[in-house]
Amino acid sequence: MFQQLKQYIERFSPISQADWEMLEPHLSQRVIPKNGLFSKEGKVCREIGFVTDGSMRHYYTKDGEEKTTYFYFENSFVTDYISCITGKPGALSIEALTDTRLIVFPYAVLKQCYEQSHSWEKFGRSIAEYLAAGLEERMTGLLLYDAEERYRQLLNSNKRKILERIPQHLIANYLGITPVSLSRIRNRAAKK
Amino acid sequence: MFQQLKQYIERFSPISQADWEMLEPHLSQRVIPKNGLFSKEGKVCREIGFVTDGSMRHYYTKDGEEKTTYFYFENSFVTDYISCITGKPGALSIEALTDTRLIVFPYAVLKQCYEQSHSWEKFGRSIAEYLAAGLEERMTGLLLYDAEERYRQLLNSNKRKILERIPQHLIANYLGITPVSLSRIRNRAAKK
DNA sequence: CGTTCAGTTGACTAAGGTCAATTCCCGTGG
DNA sequence: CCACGGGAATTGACCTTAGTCAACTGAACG
Repeated sequence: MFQQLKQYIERFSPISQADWEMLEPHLSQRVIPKNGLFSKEGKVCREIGFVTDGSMRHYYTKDGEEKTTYFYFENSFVTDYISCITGKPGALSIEALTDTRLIVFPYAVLKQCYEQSHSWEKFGRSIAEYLAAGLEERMTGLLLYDAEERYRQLLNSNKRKILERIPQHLIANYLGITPVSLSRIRNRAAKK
Repeated sequence: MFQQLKQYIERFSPISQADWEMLEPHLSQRVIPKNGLFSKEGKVCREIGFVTDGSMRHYYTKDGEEKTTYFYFENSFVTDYISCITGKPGALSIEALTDTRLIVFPYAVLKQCYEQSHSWEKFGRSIAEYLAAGLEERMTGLLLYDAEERYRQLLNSNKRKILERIPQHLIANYLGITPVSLSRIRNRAAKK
């Protein structure tokens, strides 16, 4: 039942049966309905989720405006990582965009796994490195390219599924622009 | 001689004497003169540096323009982390802003430490998490705040030493704006 | 059908960039 | 000690990009 998660974990670091048994008893399933929240700004996030079906977004709020920084689909972890590791209230919210099925476990359990098993620790390192690489890419995208270039990069990246599955106003938000601007960019791009 | 590095490492994870001895024989010292490079765009970065004295910056090049994303001072690691972990050519360059003294070791050695010791692996996880947290903060800064707000945040952050030790045109670059704009922002701020 | 919400389009605004002239600061050589 | 040269910072005039506001279209759904 939780094999999908185990397989995904093993893409980062192989996990023995004994290791797996440290985590498995603490896994549970959860369904978050469309527009429901997994994590909420101002609250400490104590759980890790693994999306088995559905989609979510991860956003900050500023002056009442939401700024989406990430989307999640099947086969990815979802959590307010910063809040988990610092234990402080999170600065972001995570919302289901469709009815979403998750496998969930407490971060505290993962932390124990880290302490008790070198393999789990290695997994932890790998996932943090993977995260850092993704953030670096996102950060440089914002710093180096303008809105139109960012849109074209999205078109040509392995993130195509964002374009296919996410409504345009959220894509605009993700690109750091307004829906109006994205519409114009698409318009200009189509004319060439 | 390398105690400064050991102490810094132990802020992330305690390291036994035996662990330390895995790394120590591979440490060396290096001085990079002002404007010299530690890592170069297009080349694989295979080393980790630890700044004991001096300052460096970390920048990308786009259309012949340099975009500075980080500064380094005493007591920090410096490397093209992404290039190290992926083994691919780096997208960024790292330059000494003043004559800079470093302790240097090969990433390959660190990788071996990770494999052989749970403590080192924990250090690796911690450092990656620390890095991810920093990148997240930087990314959200760019996405959520305009140039003036970013400048004020820098004023009120623990990164004050950037303002004290870095020339203004590089600070502007770091904030994602031109020196001209930064000058105007400072002018406006002073009038209030 | 009418309501609602996403997307498009037009007119105007604002933030920041570009270009160029000027001033300031500082090191070097006469 | 002073004069000069060069890079950093400032300032003014103008331009470009994206944001704002508002009207309109169109598809989805009760």
